Amino acid sequence: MSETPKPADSLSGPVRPHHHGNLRQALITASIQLLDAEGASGLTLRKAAARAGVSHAAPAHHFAGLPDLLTAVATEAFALFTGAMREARQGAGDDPTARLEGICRGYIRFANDHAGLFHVMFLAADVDRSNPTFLSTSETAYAELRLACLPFSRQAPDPDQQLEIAVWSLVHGYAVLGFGACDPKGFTPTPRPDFNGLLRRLVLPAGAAD
Amino acid sequence: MSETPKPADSLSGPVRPHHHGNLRQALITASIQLLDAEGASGLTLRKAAARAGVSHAAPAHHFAGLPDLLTAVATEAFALFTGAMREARQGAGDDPTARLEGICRGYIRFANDHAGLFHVMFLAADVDRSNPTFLSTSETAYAELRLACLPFSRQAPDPDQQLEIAVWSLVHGYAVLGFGACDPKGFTPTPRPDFNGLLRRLVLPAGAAD
DNA sequence: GGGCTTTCTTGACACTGTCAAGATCCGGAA
DNA sequence: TTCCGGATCTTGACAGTGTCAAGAAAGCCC
Repeated sequence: MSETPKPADSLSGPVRPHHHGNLRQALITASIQLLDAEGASGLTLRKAAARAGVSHAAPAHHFAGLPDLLTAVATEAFALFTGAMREARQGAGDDPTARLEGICRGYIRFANDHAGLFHVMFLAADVDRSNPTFLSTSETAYAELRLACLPFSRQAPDPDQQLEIAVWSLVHGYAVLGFGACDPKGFTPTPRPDFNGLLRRLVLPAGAAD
Repeated sequence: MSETPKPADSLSGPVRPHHHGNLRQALITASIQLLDAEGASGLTLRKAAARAGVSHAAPAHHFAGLPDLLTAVATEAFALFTGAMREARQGAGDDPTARLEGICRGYIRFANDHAGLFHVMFLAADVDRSNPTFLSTSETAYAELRLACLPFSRQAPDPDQQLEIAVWSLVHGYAVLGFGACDPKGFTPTPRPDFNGLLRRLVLPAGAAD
């Protein structure tokens, strides 16, 4: 609040250097913090700049504009997302069904815990989703899901693309519609349906899901 | 007649309260047109007001704020959405599978053709999804899907809530991830998977989907 | 007609992204 | 070392946004 600007001739002390050092990464980190703290609408170029300790126009030298920053944020978020799914998979044991369930649990939990990030990753209109770096990072996340689908392929040992799409759509829809959220969106029925039951219904033979 | 152009709806004949008649409805209609024409970010209070032919602050007397307008727009959009699904259902014949496929086709087509509206309906952060009118309208849309799921219930003739959630999540995820879009989002695999195959895999006994 | 309410306009404010111009500082060349 | 180019950051401005306050215009009821 009491922001006393330092005199120009103060030689010693932690004066912020004119060159930040790694402002690009600092802006991405600040953006992620803002999204986590304030939701999808909490990210602003000026707020990210302020959080990184630079003036409001400084980001222009590292990002062509807000869409460019959003694309970088979405890319980094997909890396975090992959990590979350991977961690959930590793904690789920070796059984194929448990592993796929674990990954989906990680997927849903990430969507709930980082709703702002998730919105930027999948929904923000001005993210350039044809950006090569973004594409490769998001496909890494998709590969995590695909790998876990492999044991359930109907063309085993070849991948079953139809199943991959079905699982991805199912878990994404479940997460986005808020069925797994602690704070449901409004039209969530009660009792809240467990995702694993839905998943088994898709990947296991009929009758084995119960 | 030197009459100003009428707003979209005419409730009670020629008697119109002078100035602009039903500005509230005109603003909702203008908002929907803006969303359809310019996408999710095309809707602005000021642009909607301009399109309705009033000054930028006029909407304040009909909507508490932008979130309130968005809630009204989302509510009206859900009515259109229900109509689209219903129409697709009626054009699909009497077979239960064809009927469910038809509804899902309507779901996906609406999401693609009205991406801006769809965004407001399901994703816009500041829509009040606990609004009673919104709730009842959105639940009418859900009921359309639920009814079509009934023939596939495992507890027939009682509804199978798990299946309803699964189908809803599946079709929503498929639509949102852009698998059915003409202009895919970027990570869409090729060849584009047909939704009906995914759906049959969920609702029919294993082996019957091929 | 006189008052009252609703409806709409005008004007202002803080906030946003973006651009232009200038200040500052790093790194390499002379 | 000194000097200069260019990268980096700041300041200031602009149009656009949502929202609020104050005032004008029109309908309604007495």
